[in-house]
Amino acid sequence: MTTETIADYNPNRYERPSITVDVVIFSLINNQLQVLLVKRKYPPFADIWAIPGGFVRIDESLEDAAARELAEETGVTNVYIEQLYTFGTPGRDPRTRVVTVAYFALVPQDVIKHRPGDDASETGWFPMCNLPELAFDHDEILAYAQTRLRYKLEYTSVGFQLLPDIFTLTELQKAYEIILGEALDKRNFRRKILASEVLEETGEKKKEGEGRPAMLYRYRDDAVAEVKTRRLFP
Amino acid sequence: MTTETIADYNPNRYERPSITVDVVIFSLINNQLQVLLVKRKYPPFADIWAIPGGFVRIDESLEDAAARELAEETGVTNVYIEQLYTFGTPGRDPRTRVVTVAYFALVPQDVIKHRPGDDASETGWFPMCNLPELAFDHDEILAYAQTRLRYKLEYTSVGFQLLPDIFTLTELQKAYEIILGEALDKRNFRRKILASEVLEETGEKKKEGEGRPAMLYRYRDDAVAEVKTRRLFP
DNA sequence: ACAAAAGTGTTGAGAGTACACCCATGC
DNA sequence: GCATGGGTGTACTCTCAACACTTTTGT
Repeated sequence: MTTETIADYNPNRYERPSITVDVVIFSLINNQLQVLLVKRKYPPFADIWAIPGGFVRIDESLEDAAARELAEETGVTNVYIEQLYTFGTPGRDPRTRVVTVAYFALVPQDVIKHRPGDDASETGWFPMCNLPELAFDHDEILAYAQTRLRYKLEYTSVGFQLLPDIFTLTELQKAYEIILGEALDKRNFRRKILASEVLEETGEKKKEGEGRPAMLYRYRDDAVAEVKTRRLFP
Repeated sequence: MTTETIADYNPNRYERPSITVDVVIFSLINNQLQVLLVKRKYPPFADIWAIPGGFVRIDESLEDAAARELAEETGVTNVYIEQLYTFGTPGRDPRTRVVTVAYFALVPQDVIKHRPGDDASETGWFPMCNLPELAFDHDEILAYAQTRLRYKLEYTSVGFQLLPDIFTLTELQKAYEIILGEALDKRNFRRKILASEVLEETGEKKKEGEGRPAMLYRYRDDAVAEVKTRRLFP
């Protein structure tokens, strides 16, 4: 800044945008990657579906705000959540300047609670392949979140976060296939996932269902989520 | 939100944090990865070095604000810049709640302009391996930026962004070695980078310096920045 | 015994890694 | 002619990808 003055350093000199967090909540339901949306009650975009989110409280960290929104919508805490991107184009909210810090969360279907106060029409799960019209720039945020999720699945082991604590290898492979949108070879998948040593056997076997019972696995607490792939420049 | 009202939707209901952008500006200078810092003139952290940044204007996009800060400090436009992460822990600025959207930029040394209005003590380049004391949580932001830069170098070809328009393969290899912090094999590096087809020969040769003149290359405009590496799950 | 899902090995191809010498130029 | 940096090829290893049959259980 060539003509810098103390006024440039004063936060109160500038009109402040509002800050929100939006949380893209993914789960695997009915063999589809689905996202939780809420129907807005008030303008703008009244009766239009939107990504759950809200304003950041003045003394609350961004992560806490995201976790709070997630808990309000799903009753779930302690699941995988990470910052996605910050969207702040002027005009994305017609009322005023709003900058939103988007997060994405992976929630196993079995821990989702239906909140007692909810009436059913307020929130809903939607398959990513069949989304309704969305408020604001939320279509862009969802597209970005899906790209990031697919990408992360390729070099980390976050896929587990969408499954119950214990699961079979076939269930895990299904989850990967759903998110990546392509079929995987069973033998190669098993060899690779077991070689990465992020799983441990429970010793139990799944009893329900037809056919031969499958070994149940759990994700190892001490496993490193980042699985090193080959680098472009070694 | 179980007890959602229209008030929850009103942006003016909540006290608003300030929003800044901070731009981590990297360049290769004297065979080191260096970062541009500015010395603060006013409290808090007066006379302490900080990442260049400033408040986001109310009608300016985040990207524009970041590009503006970059241009103000370096006189440079049209270089590589990407959003890094948003830092918003309460108390990171002692005056008031400030959320900062951090960007990082890669600037070739040869395009950096010394701005006429600057007195030399105001801004300075610092090697990442020898940083001064930093204001706010800027040490954390720099560490995160370096991690991201190294990581990106492994699966994209952003390394070119730190070099002049035309360069020799040895210069490019040096750049990668500096950032990754390890020596690379000359033959393997050349084979790999040429195989990725992101370069084209200029036909010219570098004349200055001792030894055999080196072929000069440029980055292909039509090259895809993302170089696919092998995936964890195919 | 048969239906259904689980589980298991091998081979060929391609990429990665390690490694040492000749080439073009300036002085 | 020698010092300096530029440029090149090959052999081994490892990972990836493709592919089909046997095993265990319930009915």
